[in-house]
Amino acid sequence: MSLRYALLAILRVGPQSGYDLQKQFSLSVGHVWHAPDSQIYPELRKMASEGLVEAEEQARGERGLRRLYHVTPAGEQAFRDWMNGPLDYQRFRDPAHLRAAYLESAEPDAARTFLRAHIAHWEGELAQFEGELGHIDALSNPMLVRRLEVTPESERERTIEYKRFTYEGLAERARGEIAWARRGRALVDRLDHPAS
Amino acid sequence: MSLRYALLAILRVGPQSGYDLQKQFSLSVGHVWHAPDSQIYPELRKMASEGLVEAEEQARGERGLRRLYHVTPAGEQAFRDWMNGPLDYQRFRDPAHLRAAYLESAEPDAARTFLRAHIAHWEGELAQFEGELGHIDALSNPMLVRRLEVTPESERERTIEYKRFTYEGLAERARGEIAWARRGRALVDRLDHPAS
DNA sequence: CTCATCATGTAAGGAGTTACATGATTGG
DNA sequence: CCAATCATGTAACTCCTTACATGATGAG
Repeated sequence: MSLRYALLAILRVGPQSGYDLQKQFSLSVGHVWHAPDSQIYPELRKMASEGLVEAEEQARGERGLRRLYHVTPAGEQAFRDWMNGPLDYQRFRDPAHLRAAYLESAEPDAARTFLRAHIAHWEGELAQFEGELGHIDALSNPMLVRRLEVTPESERERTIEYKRFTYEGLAERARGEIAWARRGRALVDRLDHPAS
Repeated sequence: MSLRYALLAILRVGPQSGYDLQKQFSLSVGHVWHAPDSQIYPELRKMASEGLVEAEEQARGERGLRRLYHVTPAGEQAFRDWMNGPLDYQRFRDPAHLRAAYLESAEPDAARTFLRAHIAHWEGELAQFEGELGHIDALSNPMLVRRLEVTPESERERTIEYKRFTYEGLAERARGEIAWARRGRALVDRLDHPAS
């Protein structure tokens, strides 16, 4: 149920089309929430039918059509309600830790490959998070700049600080995963070549 | 697609019924993979139809029925293939970090409540993970003891070490979430009562 | 005889994935 | 005129959640 709030969060900056939103999801917001186009278009229509957003239909050339979505007051309220309400935590479901728990059943080389891939995956994520932190500090993230433009001066510091806070949390999680997997590799080596 | 491998991981220790499995999922394995009964029973039937497990039907009293599931050689192979193959990482989707990224839109008190709940949630998880680590060290986890009984001596150390490794990783993730949310609380306080 | 536990499921729906499908516009 | 990008979707399917539904056994 968070998809619609992610959409509202982006649309609050200014009206956008499904296509625009889709691109945002593969960039900035995609770091905290990912959604493919096939999920975005139907959700926007559903939100429109519930009055959270309104579509402004624009002609593109002769036959083309573009739907610009605006947040309605009801949508703004729904977003604030979500922000101010409790968050439900899903149950734990993590393939990497599931596999780690039974790693004695894997070939040592497969265990190493798994941990190497885990490190590579989280190093890639970490690089993205750190890059994003750089963009926040340099005010060079276009989305953040647009957001600050529509934000009253008194809230700008908060906006920036919470972005930083979020990405620092993500970066630390990534560093934790990397450190864990590195210790795992050392463990595999120790158990595969028992010290004489 | 990991549910079946979680089921196979437990069944490899010894045959069990859907009911037994369901209880394991709410205890030990549930820490790395959760599944409700309504998902377990159908999945077991599907796995049986694919030859990964075999149901041994047992009478319970006069009319009662109990299906004890065994892992077949094909199931054992499927489990090993999964253990030795690549893991696919899902895209990032985290309601807590999504909310954190837009926390300037929440009331300061709601932000505090959110972070307090985040801390409480992860403190609960941490307590469970640390409890599990204690059970691993004391060899007082019944599931682990059963697993060690069917494990050749040469693999027992590995079995224990990888369990430790898994739960240490989970505990550290929980500690990271707690530390992050604590910093968030300090940030909310600083931004809500700006230092004069 | 009653209650906790054992035991097995179905149904409806939401959320997410992957693949498919189409066409318009703009810049080179 | 051709390719990149803009633009909008549908369909089929898997996975997961929540709620519903039923009944047997064993211990006290």
